[in-house]
Amino acid sequence: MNQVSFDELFASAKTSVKSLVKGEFLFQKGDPSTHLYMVLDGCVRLVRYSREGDAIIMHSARTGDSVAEASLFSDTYHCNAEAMTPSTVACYDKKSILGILRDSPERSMACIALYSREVRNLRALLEVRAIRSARERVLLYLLLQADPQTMAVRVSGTIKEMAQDLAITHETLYRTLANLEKEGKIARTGSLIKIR
Amino acid sequence: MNQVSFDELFASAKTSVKSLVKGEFLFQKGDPSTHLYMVLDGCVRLVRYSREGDAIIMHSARTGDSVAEASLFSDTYHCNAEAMTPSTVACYDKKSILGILRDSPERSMACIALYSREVRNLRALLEVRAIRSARERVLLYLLLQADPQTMAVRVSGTIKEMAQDLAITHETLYRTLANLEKEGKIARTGSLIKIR
DNA sequence: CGAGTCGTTGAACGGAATCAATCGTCGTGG
DNA sequence: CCACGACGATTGATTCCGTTCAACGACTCG
Repeated sequence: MNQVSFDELFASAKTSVKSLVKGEFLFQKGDPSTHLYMVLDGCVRLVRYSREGDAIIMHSARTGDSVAEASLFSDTYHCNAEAMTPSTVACYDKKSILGILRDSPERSMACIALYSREVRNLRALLEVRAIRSARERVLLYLLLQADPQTMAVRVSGTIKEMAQDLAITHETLYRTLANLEKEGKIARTGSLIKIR
Repeated sequence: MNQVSFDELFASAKTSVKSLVKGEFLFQKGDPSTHLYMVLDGCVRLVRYSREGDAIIMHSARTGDSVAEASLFSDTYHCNAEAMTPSTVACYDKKSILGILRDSPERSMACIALYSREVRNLRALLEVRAIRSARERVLLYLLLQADPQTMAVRVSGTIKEMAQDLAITHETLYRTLANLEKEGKIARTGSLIKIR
């Protein structure tokens, strides 16, 4: 089971890399859907609006997240994609991707495997966010991320981003990590967290 | 874009329907993975255990949720599946599904579309759970579920199950719905909720 | 050098969880 | 048929803990 990445799978469909300033739209609702995207850096938020104008946030895509796969099966985008911070995204031509999937059963299967992994990760993250206690939430998150061999987690990005993943404030995360370390449950050395 | 369901897509792979009593295991870690499942009723929880014995809940699958798709690409199951309540599940033969995907590009594509929808739903639910305020969380949930035409949501299952989806206690959900109704934001008639 | 951000800690507040109680409904078995 | 138990729906009172606001040092970058 070789873990193919989205980028490897669709490398031949990649057309360009785009930089976005804060607040810039990658696409807007109703635009013809020509590309899929992958966030290389920053944060792009997918937002719909209710008739009363309430923002309905569909997804906050951060580094490594793919964006707008749903547009593969739709002629137009169904929401707005706005850069929350200065961001860079890789662009993949939709037609090329569809062609790849049509012509190559192996890549189709790899794509399904990719999605299946994504679904598993999302469900796990969903369980994390179902836990109210910050302590237990952080512990489950770390256990999920940890390499089974070493029981260590390398924190990618900042602690603030990790707090966003966990859907708690960064202050609470600092405190919680400090407590866990005091208890001896974890050991921190830089961006590496070891669980015992 | 016809919305094919998992059940329609893989109808020919369905082998049986199984009933589980509370606490019964559908499969356990290490078992050879022979089937995928879909929860028809009840609740099946996927759990892994850390070396210290802490439960790591991967997914609480309820009515309509598919289970163990990841096993498509693995010879054994990687977690335990335990019925939390008396449950019934539909069983789909893994080899048949793989055959279907190999031989039929259309169905592969439909499967990818299915996953893509699932991913979108999960991400949306993830955003819901990132909201701290019960009021706003319930509102976003309702907006997401609502039929865009009628702005109405039919609550499937009990309010308690809805509370689980929202990851708030059922007491808070009752109170929140009552408040929203008092404010005129929503109107409830039986299991139907209309948004103002 | 100053602006901006991350990491970290303190104090106070607010709101969701928790515990508890009541009512209604549904199914079950004697 | 009715008593009984189980569970969902609902509301009240109290507790708890995560958020919020605030402050500070360290660091990077222009």
